[in-house]
Amino acid sequence: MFERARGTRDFGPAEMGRRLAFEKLCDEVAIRYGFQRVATPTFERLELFTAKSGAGVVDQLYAFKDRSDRDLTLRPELTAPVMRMIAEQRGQIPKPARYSYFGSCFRYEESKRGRYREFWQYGCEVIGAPGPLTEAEVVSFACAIMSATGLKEWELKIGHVGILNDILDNLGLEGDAVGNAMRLLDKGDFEGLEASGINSTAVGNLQSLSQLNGGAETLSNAREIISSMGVESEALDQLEEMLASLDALGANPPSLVVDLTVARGLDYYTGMVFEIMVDTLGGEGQVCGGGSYRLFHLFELDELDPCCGFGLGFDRVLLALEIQAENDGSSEVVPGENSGPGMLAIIPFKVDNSQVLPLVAQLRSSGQPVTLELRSRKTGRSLAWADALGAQFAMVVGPRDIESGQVTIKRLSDGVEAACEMSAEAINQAISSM
RNA sequence: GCUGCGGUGGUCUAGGGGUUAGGACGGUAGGUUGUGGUCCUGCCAGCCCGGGUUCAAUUCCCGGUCGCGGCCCCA
Repeated sequence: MFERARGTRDFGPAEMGRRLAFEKLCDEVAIRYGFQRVATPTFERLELFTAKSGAGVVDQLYAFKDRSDRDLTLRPELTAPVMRMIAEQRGQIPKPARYSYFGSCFRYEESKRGRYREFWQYGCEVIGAPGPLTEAEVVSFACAIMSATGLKEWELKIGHVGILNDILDNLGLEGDAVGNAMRLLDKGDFEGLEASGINSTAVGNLQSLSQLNGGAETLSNAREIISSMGVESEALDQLEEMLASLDALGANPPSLVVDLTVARGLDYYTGMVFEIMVDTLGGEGQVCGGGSYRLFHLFELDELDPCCGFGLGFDRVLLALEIQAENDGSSEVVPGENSGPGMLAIIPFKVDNSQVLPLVAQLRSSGQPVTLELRSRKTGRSLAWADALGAQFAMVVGPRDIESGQVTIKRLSDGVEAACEMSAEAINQAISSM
């Protein structure tokens, strides 16, 4: 037999319904935040990603050559493709632009819970308007999605690479040493920091910064620590402004932690950075991450840097919601996944199909979802089939019904029946009053 | 990259060196023909792969593979 490729998944009707509901929910929030959905190809030139992340990434890509020997790869992420798209459009796009996107990404690595070789990201980028207000809009958008999912326990962590840079600068670090120190800080490896040659007083201060553990109110403490190190940081003012805007925009995370040692381990972040964590997911608890970054220099469009965006781990948020629904004993994982008009199963019984098809067509064009029994079998079996499918209503149409012009609608969940005239309007009305 | 646990029909499982490998769910057909998810009957369908030990392996051993966790990593 053939099996799925490693690290990939199939989605049956129930799971797919849930995924569609979540995607729709994300899009509804995006629209409220003024984001416009875009899409880029599933595969790209390999150089796009090696330029962004270095030659080393090739090991983790599904890379291949086409017949003209061009190097291509399935996309491992969506930020670089969106940047590429904007770069190709050059002056055609009104700025600032707010783009959102959703799509599958591919990484060749070991799959585990919450981590697959094919996975989906929902995300956004704001191009052409750097600054605290943009950052607040982006983070607020991410929070709004999280709130809309109904997930109760998650934590927003906010840091600022600019502040870290100011501190590390002041310590005399340059070049690779800065990136190295950021990585160690991101991991909370203070021993490693000291081993890398940073004096112990400074490491102690950095450690205090990492332990502030609180919201915007911790910034004054941070300011004290930072000025005791003799650092003037304009970035700190910007972070303060960003947090104030975030609050004013109504972002209301269940938990907010300002942690100036969050560096996201990436070279291209330059300003505010943030992560959203969900404890119940264990080791793969980060469901969203982003911040302000510089990538347009790769396309010789430095004037558009920095941009601000995030990527949200669609699969992981769903996983977290599934865990929550299970714990709560709730049958609804994603809000609205079961909403909309219920499916009506129409079961022709000993009548020619031509006698029911016009009715089926009328019901469908009126907006009523209709599935048609395509086999002929005992009505009992057909009803069981309709119920197993997830249809909410069933209607048997036989010679008797055609004769009288009356049909019986049955609600499958409890067997309650309603009789009505055999017309689309009457049936719709009967269903909505049941 | 390291590491722990596991693999019996589509799903959940019983079993165990020699069995017609048992059950449940499911799917399908029927129970004399228009209202189900109860019941009865028939049918469908299984020991992850390769090597080893043995007269004999689904069962024991080794390797692989797949799945589930943990660490490392994570654009």
